[in-house]
Amino acid sequence: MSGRRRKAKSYHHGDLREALIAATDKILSTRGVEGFSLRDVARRAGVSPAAPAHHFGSAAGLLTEVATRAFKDFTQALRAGAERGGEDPGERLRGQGVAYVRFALSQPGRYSLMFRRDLLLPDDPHLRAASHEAYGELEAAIRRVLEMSREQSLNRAAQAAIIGAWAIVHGFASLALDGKLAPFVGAQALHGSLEDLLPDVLANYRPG
Amino acid sequence: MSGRRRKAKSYHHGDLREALIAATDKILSTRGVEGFSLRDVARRAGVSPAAPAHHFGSAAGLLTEVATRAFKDFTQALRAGAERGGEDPGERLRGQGVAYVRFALSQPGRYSLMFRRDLLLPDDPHLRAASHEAYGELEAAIRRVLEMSREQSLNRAAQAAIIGAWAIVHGFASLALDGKLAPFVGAQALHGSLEDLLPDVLANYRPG
DNA sequence: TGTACATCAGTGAACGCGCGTTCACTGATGTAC
DNA sequence: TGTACATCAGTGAACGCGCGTTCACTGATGTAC
Repeated sequence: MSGRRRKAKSYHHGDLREALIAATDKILSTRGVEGFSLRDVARRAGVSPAAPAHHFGSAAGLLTEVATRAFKDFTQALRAGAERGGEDPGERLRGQGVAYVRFALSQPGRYSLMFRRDLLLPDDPHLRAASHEAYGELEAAIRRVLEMSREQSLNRAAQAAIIGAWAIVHGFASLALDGKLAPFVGAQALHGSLEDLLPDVLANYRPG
Repeated sequence: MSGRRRKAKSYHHGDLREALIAATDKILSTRGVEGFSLRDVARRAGVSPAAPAHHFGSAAGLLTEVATRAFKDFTQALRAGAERGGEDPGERLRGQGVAYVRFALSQPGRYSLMFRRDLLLPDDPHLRAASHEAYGELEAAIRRVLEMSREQSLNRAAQAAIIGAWAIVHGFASLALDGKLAPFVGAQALHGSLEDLLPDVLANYRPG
């Protein structure tokens, strides 16, 4: 059944859909979001510039699929980061924060794409679901810190706590990626020492 | 003397240099950074597409001048924000933070440009000086909180405090501008209610 | 006060660029009988 | 088992787009004598 599908290898291409996604990820990791072009993706997949439209409709369609997968990986990373914090709510939050920044700094192209509404189909249901799930991890970590159950609706303090936690990790990652924190790392390897400093930064954020 | 200069009105243009800067600011405020093009700026100034090169060398040159001015305004805004906090170091820091976010949300195009290394001449000495001065305001506010004199070199805790303060306001502004905080403001006017929440967010950041 | 000349701001046409998408098509595969 | 046909993935040429920059130039102004 699905074995049939997999066996197929070069009628026309084999699995162009996945090849296009892989090529896009490759571009994102080597040249960043700005380096992406649909024609380049097609070129790398060894296919004509019109071929991608067949699978994704448009460039935005392809990027939306790539961003959706990135969000899923991101969610996993956040979850694992929180788990590393054990039972203590504060430790879980900080563990998640470290995972957040690590993801952004190690995969800047994919991370940036996740925030580029203008390049995506922002109403795509899969994309929305995947991004909402990532947000859910953040909210859950804050709920633990504030000792709120999943049922309680978010009061003002909880909203502020969530936004602040998100802001500090997103801000840290963005500043680092934009090279604004370079003065702090002197001649040393950039991400290494920045990541060393991160726990100290997060320790200053204490909601509640 | 300089009256001579100002009297001049239409030899060729009068003051094309300023007209180009004004046109760029206009584009930034209405269409954002992505909406900028050198040809469009020339069009708005009523001048041929080759004219700007005469004054700024290149598109990056023009944007660098615009960004430099934006940094100067930004520095003033941060200073005024801190002053609003009076004598209390914590209040000064929060006042500065509010000013930071207000600047970003009210002038998103200029604010975004300030972070677009790829569009600027990052080694331009005026740009560097202006951006360094803005950073200086932030550092000074943190020094007060930590009771450090201007002479003391920054230890690890101080570096973390600075980076965290910067990250939380930059992150807040970026998330807001990317529309990521929309769920929190429901049907209400976006920036109004977001800015209301900001002090609560900043209150959770307590360095030292 | 008049003239010759240098300066310099702005012209406008042309350059080459790569882009996303469209279109009518081809040709290999899968399927019904 | 063989044939006719439908499906559908991929082709490749062409579309129009606006961009930043270049180039040889023009024509108004400022300046020296």
